[in-house]
Parts: sequence; structure tokens; C-alpha cells
Amino acid sequence: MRDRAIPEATVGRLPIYLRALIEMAENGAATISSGDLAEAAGVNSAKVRKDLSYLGSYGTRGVGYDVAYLIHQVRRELGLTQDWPVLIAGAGNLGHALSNYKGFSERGFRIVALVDNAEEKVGERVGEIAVEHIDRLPEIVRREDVAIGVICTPAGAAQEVADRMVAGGIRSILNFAPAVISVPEHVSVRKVDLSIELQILAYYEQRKAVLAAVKGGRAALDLAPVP
Amino acid sequence: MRDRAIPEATVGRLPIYLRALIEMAENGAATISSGDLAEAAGVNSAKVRKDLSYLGSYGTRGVGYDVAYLIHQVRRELGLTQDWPVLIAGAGNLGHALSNYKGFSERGFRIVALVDNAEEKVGERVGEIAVEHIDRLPEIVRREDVAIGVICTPAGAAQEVADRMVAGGIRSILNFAPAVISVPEHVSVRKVDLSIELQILAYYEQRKAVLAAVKGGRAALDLAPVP
DNA sequence: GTACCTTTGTGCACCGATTCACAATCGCGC
DNA sequence: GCGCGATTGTGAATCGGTGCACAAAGGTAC
Repeated sequence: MRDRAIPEATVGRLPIYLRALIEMAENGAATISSGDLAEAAGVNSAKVRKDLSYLGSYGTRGVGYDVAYLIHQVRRELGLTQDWPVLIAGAGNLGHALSNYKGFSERGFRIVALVDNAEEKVGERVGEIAVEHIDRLPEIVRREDVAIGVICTPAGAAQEVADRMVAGGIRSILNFAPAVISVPEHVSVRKVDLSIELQILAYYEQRKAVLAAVKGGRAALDLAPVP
Repeated sequence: MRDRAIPEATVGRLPIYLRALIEMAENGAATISSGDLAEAAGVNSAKVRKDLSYLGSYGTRGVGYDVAYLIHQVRRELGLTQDWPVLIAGAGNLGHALSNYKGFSERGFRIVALVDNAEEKVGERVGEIAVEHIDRLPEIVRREDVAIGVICTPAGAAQEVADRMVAGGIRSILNFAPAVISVPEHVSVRKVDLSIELQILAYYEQRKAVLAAVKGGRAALDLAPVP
């Protein structure tokens, strides 16, 4: 288990473990068992152990994992030992909120620029930084060595902004616009669609209502006629 | 294929198809093939067909799917034929941004209340609504028949807010706080963690750098010593 | 009415991820 | 230094999801 390439699903959970571990450390815990970490992360313990085993054998049988050491290893694996300069495109509601979001800076993501295509927004101050025009994107990317871009524009502008980010040299994109964007092979994209999450909840909510109706009697006829 | 229970992965894609279909409809398309829909949604066509087959056989061989009819069916399946009143807890940056977010109302999610525990925020106007105190949550939920709650508080407050939501009668929660929350069996939870997404991008970004270094020569020694 | 073209719906093989279950291993107390 | 209780690390079974590939079926042109 000592080569590279961690399963995608595991990569998605490492940040959760990391958060839990940091909390443990703050509470003064020196070691933690897979069971306790699993509880804190909301998964089962076998998964925790298998996930952590991809990083190496850092646990001690009969004892658990050294919290501080494990934090270090997870950070290293995730690439969080360095600072990541981030550029946000779109100075609307969401762009503003993300620019001010403490959770980013706390984890080593430094918002170095907020760009927009609207002239009237340029110069507006948002927290520490001022909105710049999107035309200056390539220059900013070069100056600050930005690798990660965040798209907070309306859906219609998303693809064009993505293209400009890629042309400017950005290699990873987090897309909040409700649109599918396409990028070259070498660029990573992740998307967060706020309304999709609500739609998924609506589906299960509706399902609960339907099931309750069925269980309640009459409507069961629709599915399985009583003999 | 005519019983209930759609695979989770499919449920997650239906909103994407829906968005693409609505765009098609606006562009005047009457029918669409699985191939075209796949392209618009960024998946492959077999997946589209299989996903849609869970809703029923709504396509016509040799032709494709009727756009308007398919929109109706997807909406019905997702439970979007009705309006969903939504309550947001936490009037910080993110709470404000989400309250104003057009994407919610466009899809039938009506923000009926924004609550916070800070007295000084109560009364503050955000778009159409005014911030109310979280103590009034149960009353609001009853009055507006709220089923869905959104948590936009700091991590420390998330569990307590979730508990209050559940106690107040909310049955689905979308959690933006970077914390794992636990709720009773009958409550659905989905979480969106903004900084986790960036951490995942950081991982792949770092990996690309490592791989490039390896390919570039020297560093390959770390992994596979040249004989 | 028939032949051809297109596109759906789905059986099947495959793949990654999850979970179980247990041997291997550690620390500790005596 | 030995035995016991705790906990890891991982094979193996299983599960859900993906994608290929093709038969079934509708539309169209002549």
C-alpha cells in the first residue's frame, strides 16, 4: 500500500477526517481510534481504517492513531502544507460571500483576487481586496501564481469565464454556476450546484410523503392491489 | 421498470437533465435524443437512457424524447410540481447570499424565512424578507408548512440548529456548515462543504505537480530506481 | 407495404467502493 | 517475558453504478 493514487471516494473523505482530527487535537487528545474518528466523521470504522491505510501504516494496533502525526500526514497527502492562491470570478452575492468566507483562509486557501466583467464593480472593496476587471486575469494569475479558480458567475457566463481561466493558466476550477462547463484534459473541475442539492432533498421529501400515504392505507392500491 | 425507488446516482443527475431540457425547450427544440441530452449534461448517452428509463418508457425509438413531456415527467418525479417553502438559519455572509439566490426561486424553492440567534440581526431586511429570531422557528415552520431547512451557521452552532429544526418539524436539511450533524432516522440531510471541494482540487493539483516532476526525470528515482 | 435509418431500452460484463470478519500486532500489567 | 485486551490492516464477499453492444421498434421515403 505504499504507492500513489488514492481512490476518489477516499480523497473526498480525507478533508472530513482532517477537520475531525483538528478538533480532537484542540481538545487535547493525543491518540484516536478508528472507531472514534469514524463516529466524528459520520462513517463506519472499517472505512476509516481502509482510507487511512492508503496513506501508509500510521496506526498502532491496540492503541489507535497519533492525532498530531496523522494530521500532518493527511495535510501532506492533500497538499495542504502549502498555501493555495485562489481567484474568484463573479462579484455577485455568492462571489462576495465566498471572498469573505473564513473557512477558506483557515485551510490555507488565500483569495488573492475577485474579478468581474462589469466596469461598475471594478474597484469595489470586498474585505481585504478590491474587485478587478476580468481582462486582468492572466496578469493576476501570473503575478500570484494562481492555480485554482472559482466561478461564481451566472450560468450564461460560466463557459466563457472557464475558457479565460484556462487560457490564463489556471489548472483547477471550482464551478458554482449552474452550468456544465467543458475544459481541456489537464484541467480539473469540480462543481457545486446549490439548487441541485435542494432538488434532491425535494425528491426524498416527496418520496417520504408518498410512502407515508401508502402505508396509511388506501393509496396502496396503486402499487399492489389487495386480492 | 415501473416501480418506485430510483438509484441515488440517478436522482443526482435528474436535476442536471432538467436544466438542460429547459434550456432546449427555450431554444425551441421539440424533441431531443439521448445523445444530445448526454452532451448537454456532460455524461454519456447510455447513462441518460438508463436514467430516464427509471421514470418510464417516455422515448420514441428512432426519434428521441419529447422535450416538454420529459420536463414534466422529471419535474413530477423530483417533486418539483409543487412549491417548497424553505427556511434558512444563519444570517451571515452565506445566509444572505443564499436568501438572494435566484436559482432557488426559479426552481420552486421559496425562501420564507431567515432566522438567526443574534438579537442585533433580527429585523434586518434581506431582499423580500426580514431576519427573525431563531426562537420563532417552530412557529414559522407551522405557519408556512416548511419541510426544508438550510443551515448557514458556523460549525459550532450547526448541531444545535439542526436539533431545533428537527424539533420544529423540519424533515430535510441542507447543511453548509463544516460540521457533521446527526439527526433522527426520518430526517434527510445533505451537506455542501465549500472548503472540502477546494481541498479535493488541491489534492489533484498537487498530484499533477508530482507526476509532472516524475515525468520530468530525476524525481522518478523516488518511486522506481533505475537499474 | 416494405426497406432503411435512427434511436431507444436493457441484458450483461466489468469496475470501484463498501463492509465484514479475522489474523496480526501492539501496549500493559503482573 | 508472558498472556490479555484492544485495535489495526487487509483479504474476500458484496453491492451499486457504469458502459458496451445489440435487439426491438418507430418514422420516413418511395
